[in-house]
Amino acid sequence: MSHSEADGLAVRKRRATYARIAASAARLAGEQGVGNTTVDQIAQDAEVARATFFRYFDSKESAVAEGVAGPWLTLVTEAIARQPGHLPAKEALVAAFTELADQFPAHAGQIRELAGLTRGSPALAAWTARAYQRYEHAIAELLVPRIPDATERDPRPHLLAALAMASVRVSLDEWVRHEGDLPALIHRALGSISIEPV
Amino acid sequence: MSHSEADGLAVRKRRATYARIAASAARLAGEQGVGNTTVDQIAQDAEVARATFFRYFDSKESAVAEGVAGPWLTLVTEAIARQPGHLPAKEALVAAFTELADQFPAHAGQIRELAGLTRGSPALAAWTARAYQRYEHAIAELLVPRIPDATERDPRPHLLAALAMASVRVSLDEWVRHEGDLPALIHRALGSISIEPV
DNA sequence: CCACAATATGAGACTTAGTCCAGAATGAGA
DNA sequence: TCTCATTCTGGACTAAGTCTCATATTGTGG
Repeated sequence: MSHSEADGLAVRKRRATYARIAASAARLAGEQGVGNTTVDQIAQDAEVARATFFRYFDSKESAVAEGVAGPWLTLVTEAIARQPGHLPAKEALVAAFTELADQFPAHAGQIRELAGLTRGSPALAAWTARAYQRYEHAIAELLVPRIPDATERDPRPHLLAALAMASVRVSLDEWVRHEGDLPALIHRALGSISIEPV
Repeated sequence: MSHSEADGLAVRKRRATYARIAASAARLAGEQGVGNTTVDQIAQDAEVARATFFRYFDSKESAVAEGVAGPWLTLVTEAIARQPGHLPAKEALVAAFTELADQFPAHAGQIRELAGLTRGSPALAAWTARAYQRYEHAIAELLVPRIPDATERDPRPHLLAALAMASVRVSLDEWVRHEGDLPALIHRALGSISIEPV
């Protein structure tokens, strides 16, 4: 990860542009809907050329998905990475989400918004699913050293990561539909998972 | 589900058209790559008008994803549905995949092909992820009656379904990269995580 | 501080995806 | 067979996504 500040100007600038485009995409799509927002609008809002937009994102929907889900999912992965190294995988996951519980309210709006947007745009739903898979992969890497007796090419880190993301998806879905306490929902989902020895 | 044959001509025709388009999309994309295949080609090959194509699928990639992954994932869900009703969820999953082991070889080519195609097309990867989520949802429905003490809005059916699909994804990935016995890989993945009662 | 190599951006042309609509065709039911 | 509801078609239209080349910006060795 290493977001250290001494990373060279080019790299920092690149990251900033990436974030700026994603943010513009998320904001405009939230205000007008995905279908009514054009790439030109997003590019103009982020102060880049149209061609530059496509250097950073594969599609309009990709940018929106990253802009809405990205910040939140980044918090999750960072929280996992932050857990003390001696915690085994599942405990690290639980601890990370517990730690994030207070930050939920701040993101609740955006999360709800994404649900609304994906309802109206299958393309956005697809790219959101893809975004989730990317974070799932990142989480899997973080979990590898936390599986004590991990053999070579053990599937369990990836499966745990997949179930962590599934817990988020399922709980989010339930929360959007019937309200309730989102952190508690996620906690319950996570709690029902357990790793078996090989 | 109900694929009974007495469904009315219109319904059967519609299903046939859907399958024909998906198959054409999969074949052409496999031969030429997704990027070099146009919707016009697919529509022409499937003998429908361009406008009709978009009545059946949201995007070119959606059709390809369904055409390549669909038949195989349909086998999976049907195998699960076919298990005797008294089997609890996890056992039903294991039994279904065991039952499918002999059919793997027949689909191995297509599965490998999809992996190659998604490598070269992020858009296809996104729509494939979405397709997996759809099947995951279908599987979750099938598992609900197989969870003995399921409470209202219990997350476990969905989590189990997510485990099933994640097992497939992860094992597929491993198999594409390092060969091995795919059914055995899936079996191991399924066995390495369990969903506990609340 | 300067020059040069490497890489990021900008601009605009071009192909093709995806939407929309009015009219033809087709199946369900009387 | 006739009518109604739905689905398919063909074509026009907007915008997504690709490509190329010129220009600007950053990192690096002198």
